[in-house]
Amino acid sequence: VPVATPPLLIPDQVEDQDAPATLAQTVERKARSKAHYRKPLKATPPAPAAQDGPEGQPAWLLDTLRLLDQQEARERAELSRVFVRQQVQRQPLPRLEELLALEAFRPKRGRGAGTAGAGALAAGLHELGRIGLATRLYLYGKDGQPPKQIVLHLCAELLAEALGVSENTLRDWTTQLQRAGYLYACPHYTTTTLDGKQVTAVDGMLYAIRLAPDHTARLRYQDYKRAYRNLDADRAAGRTAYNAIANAAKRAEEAQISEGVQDGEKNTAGSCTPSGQIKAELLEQLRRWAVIPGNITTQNPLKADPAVIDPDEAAKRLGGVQDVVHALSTLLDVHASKRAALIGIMGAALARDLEDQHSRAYYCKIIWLAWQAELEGRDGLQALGAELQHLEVDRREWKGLRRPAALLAARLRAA
DNA sequence: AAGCATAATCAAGTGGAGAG
DNA sequence: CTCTCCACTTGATTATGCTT
Repeated sequence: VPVATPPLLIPDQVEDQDAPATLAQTVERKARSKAHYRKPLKATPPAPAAQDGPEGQPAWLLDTLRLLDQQEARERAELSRVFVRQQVQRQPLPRLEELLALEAFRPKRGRGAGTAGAGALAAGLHELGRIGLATRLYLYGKDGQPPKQIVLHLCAELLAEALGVSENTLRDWTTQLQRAGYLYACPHYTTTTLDGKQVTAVDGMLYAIRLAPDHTARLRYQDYKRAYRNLDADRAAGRTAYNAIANAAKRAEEAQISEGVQDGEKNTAGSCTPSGQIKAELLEQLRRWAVIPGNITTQNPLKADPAVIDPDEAAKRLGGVQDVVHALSTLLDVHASKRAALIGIMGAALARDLEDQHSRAYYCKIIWLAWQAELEGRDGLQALGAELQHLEVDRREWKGLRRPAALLAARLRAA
């Protein structure tokens, strides 16, 4: 739902004018200019060989120029719908301690005595909320104030596993925090049309999480109303909490076995217990979910998949923006001789997923620049990953985002 | 130190709702 | 009957305070 906020920042020719003309850029510009000219020429009458009048400007040329102008105007109008909020100083979020008296939730006795108790849930949700907010910057006010709360669609089962407690305990903690007004949780239902039948099913839990002190978290109708995920598609692709947990458990067990072989007998002071491994992996899955509900991987989200390092395999694996974000870090591991190929594949995957085939070279360049930045010690890959993630959220939440490349370029420049 | 009450948590079971 | 989300209940299990 695009908010109609006026402070727009639309650089005129977003992707074309950059400072130094690198090789990749000139290649890209050539490709671009070709694509640009093909259309108007087609529309022009078959070009009566240039016998211009004394004024110098033949009629067909005028027509062409007019068409070009029109096209540019159209493009610009389209682009102006895609707005980038002007860069304002964003106020930092309050820390968790300022939002909630954590000590009150620390169990005094019983099995969980001395642990954080419900505070652990608060901490987890706080972190997920920060991540969710980082990819939804439009939630900030004009003055850079953060919103009073953020609503996340999550999976209670995953959350419980990631925290290392049972679902019962999670529910208990949730009601505790809800009484304190720190959060408000409710199941979210989705209606899917299958064979023309309207079907209601639960597709996750909604959590409204406090971000401003003394604010009572609430869910509103609009929060329930939104569609967060496509349950059928997720199920078909195996993106279910059930699978995520099963996979995590399986991987942890395998890791345990291989480690046991290495270490031999002394398993007493294992640095990463299998349960810790599972928790870490599921927390990572939840981070992905917080950004895009239901978007969990069947692969291990913590480790770069070695298969991706091989360009041939990568071409098969990289399906969309999310996969590319995930695979960006593998650029660090891949052998120099294969790096260019991998970047090409990543750029192609982005162009394909964003339905923006013209900009393939542009995406490649972006990734290459990010890699260069990384080499120079700046966090280029991470920044690019964040922006891509951000773009992916916008793509899902706003309809009619026609020029993802332009938006990405504007944002990368602003960053 | 032993004993009991209490609090926090877990494990397991029930149920719902729709699909396959 | 199983899968995939969830809610709710009941009886253990465990760790801690407060007695005696």
